[in-house]
Amino acid sequence: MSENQSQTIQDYLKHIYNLTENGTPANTSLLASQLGLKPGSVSEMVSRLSATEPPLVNYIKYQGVTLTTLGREMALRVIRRHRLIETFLVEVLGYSWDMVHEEACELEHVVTDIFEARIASVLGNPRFSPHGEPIPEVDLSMPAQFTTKLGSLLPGQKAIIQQVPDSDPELLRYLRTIAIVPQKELVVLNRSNFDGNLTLSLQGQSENIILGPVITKKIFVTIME
Amino acid sequence: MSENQSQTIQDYLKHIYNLTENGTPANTSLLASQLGLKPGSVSEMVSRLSATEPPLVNYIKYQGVTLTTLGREMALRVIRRHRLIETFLVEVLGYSWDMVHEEACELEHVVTDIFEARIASVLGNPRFSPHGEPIPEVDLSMPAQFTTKLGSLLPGQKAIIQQVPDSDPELLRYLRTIAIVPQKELVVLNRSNFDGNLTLSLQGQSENIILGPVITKKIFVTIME
DNA sequence: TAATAAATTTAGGATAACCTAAATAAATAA
DNA sequence: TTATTTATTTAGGTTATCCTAAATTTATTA
Ligand SMILES: [Mn+2]
Ligand SMILES: [Mn+2]
Ligand SMILES: [Mn+2]
Ligand SMILES: [Mn+2]
Repeated sequence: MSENQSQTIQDYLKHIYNLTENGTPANTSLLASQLGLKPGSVSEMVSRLSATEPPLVNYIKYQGVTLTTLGREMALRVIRRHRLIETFLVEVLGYSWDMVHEEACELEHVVTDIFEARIASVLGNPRFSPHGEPIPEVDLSMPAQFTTKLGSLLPGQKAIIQQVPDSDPELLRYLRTIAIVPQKELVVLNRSNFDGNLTLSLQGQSENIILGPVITKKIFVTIME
Repeated sequence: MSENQSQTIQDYLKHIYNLTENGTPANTSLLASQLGLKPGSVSEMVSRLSATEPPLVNYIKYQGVTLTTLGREMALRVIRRHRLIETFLVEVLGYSWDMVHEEACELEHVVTDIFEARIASVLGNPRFSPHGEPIPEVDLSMPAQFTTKLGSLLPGQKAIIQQVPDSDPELLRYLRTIAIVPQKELVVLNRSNFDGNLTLSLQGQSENIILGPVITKKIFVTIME
C-alpha cells in the first residue's frame, strides 16, 4: 500500500508539509533552497505533482503550493519513518544525535512497512525523535505539536526543553555540549531588551548559558507548574 | 572514500562479481536476466563502465565482462553491506530469513560506513549471513568460500549444511520447514542413479527428506570427520 | 501610479537509465 | 563449409529530474 513514489517526490512532499504546517502555502524559492534545487526545477515539479491523478498537491501559479489529503498522508508516512529511524539509530546503534538526520533522510525512502513496524516495536513505539520531534502514529495522526518557544519565556519562568531543530549537525553538537537536550529543566534568569538574549540556568549545570533569539526561536519548551 | 556510484552501478558490479567468481567472464544475457533488464541495456552499461576513468570493468565485445580491481573492491563493499544487513535484519529485528534479501538489496546502497560499522559491531563481526554466505571483512578480503555441494555427496557421507541460496523466498521458506539450515548435520542415505535425487536423514528430524539435484547443487556443505 | 526589483514560470537542453527493433557476430547444425 | 539459430550490439527513442537563461508576474518603492 504505497511505494509508487520516487525518493524525489517523497522529499518534496516532506518539505512542503513542513512549510505549510503554519497554514500558509509553501513558496517556490524557499522550497528550492531547502531541497538544494533551483526555483525553475521546483516550479516544474510542483506543477507535475498537481497534475497527477490523484493530485498530491494543490498549486496555484505564483501563489504557492499546499498538500492534498493524499499528499499529506504520504508526507506523514515518510516523516514517521524518518523520525523512527532517527530514534533507532540513536537508541539501538549508538549514533550521536547530530549524525542521524542525514542518514534517516536516505533510509526513509527505502525501508519497508515491515522494517518500520519492527523498529517501532523494538523501540517500544516511541512518541518523539531524539530531537524531540513528535512521531506520527501508525494511523498517520500527528500528535499535538509543541508551541511554546524558548525565546518567548520571561525571566523567572521554569520550563522543560522539549524539541530542538534536527538538521544542523553543528548546532546539535553545540546544544549537546551546553546540555540543551529534551527533558532538561531550566530557569530563565534574564532577558535582554536589546537583543533578546536569554540567560538560562540549566538543571545540574553550574555555568549559566546565554542564547540569542536566532536559536531560542527554534527550541520548544513546556512551561513548568 | 566511496559513494560516487549509483545504486544501478553497484548492482551491476555485484552481479558481475557473482558471475565471474568461477573465473569465466560474465555474459550479457545472464546479467540482463539477473538484473531484470534487456540485453541491450546491459551492453550499453558495461561499455560505459569500461569507459570510465578509472574503469570499473574490463569488457571485450561479444566476449563478456570482468571486474577491474577497483570494480571488485566496490562489489565487495556492497556485498559486505548486503550480508551484514541481512544478518542484522534477522538477528536484531527478528525478520525471517526469506524476507531479508530483497530489503538488503535496497538498504545496501544507502547506508553509510558508520552504519555498516555499527551493525557489524552490534552483531559481533559476524562471518556469515543467515543463509551461510561469507561476509567480506572490513578490509574487503573475502573469506574462503564453501566448495562442496550437497549434490556431490555419496551415500553414507555425513555433512553439515553451510550455505543455501539466498534470493528465492519461496525456496527459503521450504528449506526452513524441512530443517535445511546452516549448521544442521545430515547423513546421505541414498542417491538415485537416474535423477540424482538424494535421500537425507537430518539431525533431530524423524522424517527423511528427498531432494533433487536442482536444489542440492545450490547448497554447500562441509563433510564431517 | 509608474518604475524598479524580486519572485516565479517557461523554454530549451542535459544526463542517467531504460526500452524496442534492426543489424551484426558467434555458435551450432546440416 | 554453408545455412540457420542464438547472442550481442547498435540505433533511435522515452522518462524522470535537473539546469540555465529568458520571459512574465507580483511586490515594492518613489
Ligand atoms: Mn530529522
Ligand atoms: Mn529523504
Ligand atoms: Mn542476499
Ligand atoms: Mn541492490
